[in-house]
Amino acid sequence: MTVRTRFAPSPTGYLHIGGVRTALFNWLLARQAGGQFILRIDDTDAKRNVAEALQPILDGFAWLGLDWDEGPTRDGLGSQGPHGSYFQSERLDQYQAAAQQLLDSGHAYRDYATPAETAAEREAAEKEKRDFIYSRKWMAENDEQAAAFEAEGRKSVVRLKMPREGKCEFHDLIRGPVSIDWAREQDHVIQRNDGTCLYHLASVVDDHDLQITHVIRAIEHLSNTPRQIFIFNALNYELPEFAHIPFVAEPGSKTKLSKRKIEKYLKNREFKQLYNRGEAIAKRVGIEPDPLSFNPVLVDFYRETGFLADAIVNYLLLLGWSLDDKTEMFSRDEMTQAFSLERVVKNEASFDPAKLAAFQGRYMNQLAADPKVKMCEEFLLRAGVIQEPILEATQSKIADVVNAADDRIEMAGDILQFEGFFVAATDLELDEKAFQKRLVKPENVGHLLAEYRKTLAATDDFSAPNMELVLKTWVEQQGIKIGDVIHALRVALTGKPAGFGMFESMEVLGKEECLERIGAALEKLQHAQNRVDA
RNA sequence: GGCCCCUUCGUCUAGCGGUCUAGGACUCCGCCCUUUCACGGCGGCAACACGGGUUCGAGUCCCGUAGGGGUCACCA
Repeated sequence: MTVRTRFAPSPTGYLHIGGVRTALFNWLLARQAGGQFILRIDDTDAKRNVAEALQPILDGFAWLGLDWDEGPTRDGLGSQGPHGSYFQSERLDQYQAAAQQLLDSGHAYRDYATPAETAAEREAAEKEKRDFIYSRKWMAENDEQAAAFEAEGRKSVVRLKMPREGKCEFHDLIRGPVSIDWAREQDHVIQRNDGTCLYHLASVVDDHDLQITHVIRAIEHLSNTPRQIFIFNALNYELPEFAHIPFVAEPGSKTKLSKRKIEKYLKNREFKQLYNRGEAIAKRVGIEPDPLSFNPVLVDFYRETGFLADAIVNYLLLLGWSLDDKTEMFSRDEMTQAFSLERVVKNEASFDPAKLAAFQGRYMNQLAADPKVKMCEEFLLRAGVIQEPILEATQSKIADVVNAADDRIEMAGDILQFEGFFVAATDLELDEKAFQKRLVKPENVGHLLAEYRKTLAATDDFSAPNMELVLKTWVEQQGIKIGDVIHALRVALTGKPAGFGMFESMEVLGKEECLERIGAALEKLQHAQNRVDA
């Protein structure tokens, strides 16, 4: 039997990092067994813009490389696969047929209670501190009863007629043997009066129709399992395997990670730090950094800031699963090989933004020069630092900067920290604090820079090694230390107090640009000093 | 509240009765490297929730307690 797993997102408009982790485990199990991974759209709640709300989710899966064998088409407008539609909203006929079958076999009944009446029973039970079990007072077991209720003007829903004694026992691939009292279960509604069907019914029917062999989902579904097993059995469907994985918890907590509590997470230092970095990049590339729709809980955040999909997947893999006490880096093939449900840890795992960033750093360092340059180029373009068509000179400068920046570019968007290399000398903004500290404050640095500039003007070889030689020689002649001038030089050339190697910076800039920038800085210094004198 | 689940450094985890004075990774803190910032190297802080058993021996098995969490819909 070929392994078939599924992930069933609701079209909500964004892809949650915890959901991706669940999807990843499903994907891994299917790929490992050479089976199929299926995407099914849980839109029983039928909202208008399903396609629109689905798109970001499909984009996320595609970007992460979690390819699906069957499910919606890439554009979210249709379905692809041998089982008809993969949208629950388009499978109502099947659900209704199943509901009818359940009714016919006595596993379900028409219930004519009004919502107010069931609510009243529920409240009464609560008041008496006993478990609520529906009285079935408005249950119609045959057509006569139904007709009588209808004569009163009542409307019906279809409820499951659940067992009220004994236990539902099943084996969970992660939790082991599970035993839950049937009496805990309610007579769940599976079909509304308007004919639409609810999740549990739809889910079971779909899992059967799609021949799902392993249902891997978050632990919060564990308590739903008995009623689903009841439906599987009542319909004579073969039971799939169940595996309930723990959920992803908030940073530094064991509460389920939620996309609604971003304000709270922002109080977490590491979460905040990651968010701030992303926000800075987002602003530059024209994304409105609304914490509700753009934050480290959502996959989009990572794509938009220049993360590598592999880094995220690798991090997520290790969130609740491990191979041993040392292996951390897994290629897709390696993780596909190594993954096993047996080694999924049973307790919930907190999302750790800092560790995710650390994985990103490692993956970025391993990335070949070409794709890295390509990624960075895109950010420069989107931020308007460079324009299309990209000149050959610009192209090679990007490569030079990326190469020199080395691991300082952790996410591709970090390239924007080096945008100063791409602007004209006159447009270069000098960091005010650094300017004060390195140029205004030190005695005589202006004079030194002016002198040094003369030396540079007489130099033609601007390669980094030569720049180093020239500066060192010059410094020696002046009888000063390199530190006496190099900081001012950095600010003058790059506008920033920190960055990659000074000599590499000079090489990237080239002679003309270096002279101009030093000149411009000197001029600015002059103004500043005049102001002080006056 | 009922029911169910979980519990090793701040975080992710290794550990499946003796090799545990508990190992790795991230974070944090030192030091080194160094023109800055990063990287890197070296080092450090830091955990078996508690109490009873079982056993020659318990982080590892059992039972309680505590804490945390999930779930109790005409949501998914």
